[in-house]
Amino acid sequence: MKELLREIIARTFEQCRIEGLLRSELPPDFTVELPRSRQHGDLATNIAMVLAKQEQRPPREIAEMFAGKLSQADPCILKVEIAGPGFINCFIDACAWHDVLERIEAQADRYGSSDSGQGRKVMVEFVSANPTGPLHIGHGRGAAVGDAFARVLAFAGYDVTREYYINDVGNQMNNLGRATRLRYLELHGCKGAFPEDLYRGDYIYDVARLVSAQHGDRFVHEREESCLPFFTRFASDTILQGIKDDLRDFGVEFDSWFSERTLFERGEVQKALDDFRAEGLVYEQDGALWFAASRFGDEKDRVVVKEDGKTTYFASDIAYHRDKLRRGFAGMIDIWGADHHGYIPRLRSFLRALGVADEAFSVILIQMVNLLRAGVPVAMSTRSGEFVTLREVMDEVGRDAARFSFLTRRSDAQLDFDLDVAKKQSDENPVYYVQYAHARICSILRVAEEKGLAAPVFADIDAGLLTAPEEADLLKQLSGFPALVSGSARAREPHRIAVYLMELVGQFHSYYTKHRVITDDERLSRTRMHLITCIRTVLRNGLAVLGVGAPDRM
RNA sequence: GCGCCUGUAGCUCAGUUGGAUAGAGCAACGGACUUCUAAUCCGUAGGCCGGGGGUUCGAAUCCCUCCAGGCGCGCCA
Repeated sequence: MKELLREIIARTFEQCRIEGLLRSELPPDFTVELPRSRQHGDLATNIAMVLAKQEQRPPREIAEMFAGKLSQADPCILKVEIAGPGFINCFIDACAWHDVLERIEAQADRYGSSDSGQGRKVMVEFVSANPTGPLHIGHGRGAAVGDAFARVLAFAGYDVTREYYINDVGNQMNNLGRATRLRYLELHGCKGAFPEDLYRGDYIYDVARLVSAQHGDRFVHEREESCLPFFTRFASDTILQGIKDDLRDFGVEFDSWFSERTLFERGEVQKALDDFRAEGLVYEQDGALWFAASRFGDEKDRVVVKEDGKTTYFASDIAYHRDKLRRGFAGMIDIWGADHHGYIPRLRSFLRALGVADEAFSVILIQMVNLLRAGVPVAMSTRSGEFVTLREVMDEVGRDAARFSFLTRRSDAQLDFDLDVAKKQSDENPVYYVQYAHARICSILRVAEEKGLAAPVFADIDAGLLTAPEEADLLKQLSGFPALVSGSARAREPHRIAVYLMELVGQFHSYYTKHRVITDDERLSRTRMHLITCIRTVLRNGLAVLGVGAPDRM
């Protein structure tokens, strides 16, 4: 409907130009929106105010003239009013909104999808936590946002691949191996000093016990140098498997798991550096090899090969993102913890050096999660092993509640996550507010079926019976869903879906208490049943995009 | 010192990419279940949108500046 009015306005505009009433071009930035207040009509446009400057006339004067033309432009425009500084408020024939019911019925679980992504191939890379320990609550937030965002993109017509980048080489890996070996020796009665900088979490004992169970004491007398690769590999494989299990149970699926180690095995890191050398993008200084990042917007140049001959993390990331490009991704969206934000200019500088457009690469930063219990902060420290894992949060508050809490907030704002609040099955918890509406609709339809009222189809209903203002509002809200999804994709803000759903169910619950769906009037009943069925479809689609369940009863 | 993020009701947060009288939920108070699920609804109260300048028809939103909190600023990952 919005789009339709835009077209009518554009048409009217041309008419005015032909008649010499307007001189300027059609401004591209005029808007058509749903006003907050019903007094302001069904749709409003600001075109007169936008035009005021170009035309050098007062906005209200333009509005008077334009509104007169607009009111004649299309039969579905019943009335046009001018208000405030120059808004043109349009009152639209109610039947103009009815076809949304037909569209929802026809598209069903595809309603809300669009081709605004035009099949562009994009990668969402997220979580990508080092396999040195279990996922914690912060990773959970990144997982929920990344997963939901990937679904939003897919729904909005992008060709999406979700990938987890595994940092399985480097110093941290060595530390993991050493820690595991020491715990293993400890289990076999050889307790030695345990360095401060190694991983102290209890999960290391779990890994060590697994080594013992599978290999007995065969490593007890072996020197560290010879068995360290084994311990490192064993521990990271075991922990990665745990991460995969956690993510699966959290409802997060990946299309691929990309190992940093394979970049080295295939010589990709070396190849990238050789190419840079050939193009004069790197130089040697102080015994190290530097990438000329400052030539591409970073604040200084960056080391890619250290004095000791080892490559840096940045070098791997260069090879990794080159690989993404080679795989044909027109869009790369990386989801990082906000503490890595300083790294963005570095990566962007390298992409610019390759001639990649800035729009092709973007980062969604996930801010910190402050974990609370009954309002009191819970101490978190990865190294000491004192942290609350994602698994524990899932077990305690439930998957849906946890995901929804993460997805109702913008990801670039810090988040207080109170375990006691999140676990309450009450009105303090918005996830149940939304799910309850879905269950309630299912319940109504069950009762209707018991009374012999079959599920209605659009052809059999009389949408003209939907005369209540609450019904008109619901139809408008439902019709805005596809634009919301594509807007959410474009703005990279998956939380908009959750906010929208809360608004929708607020309207529904309110409607429910004021109007009965099942009445003595069978035609009316069928019509309202169709309306709530459509609401249910949108709830299902919206919740599916968020990866949150839609229970039939609660 | 420099950079990024945040600052909106007592608390947790939205605010449709500059629009009309700034909205929800919780907490507080008062109401609504013989009728499709009360995990719900209706009402009351609660605000110099951190402060100050600017841009314009119009600013919570954009620019500058200051204040407060968080996070970064490695030949760590």
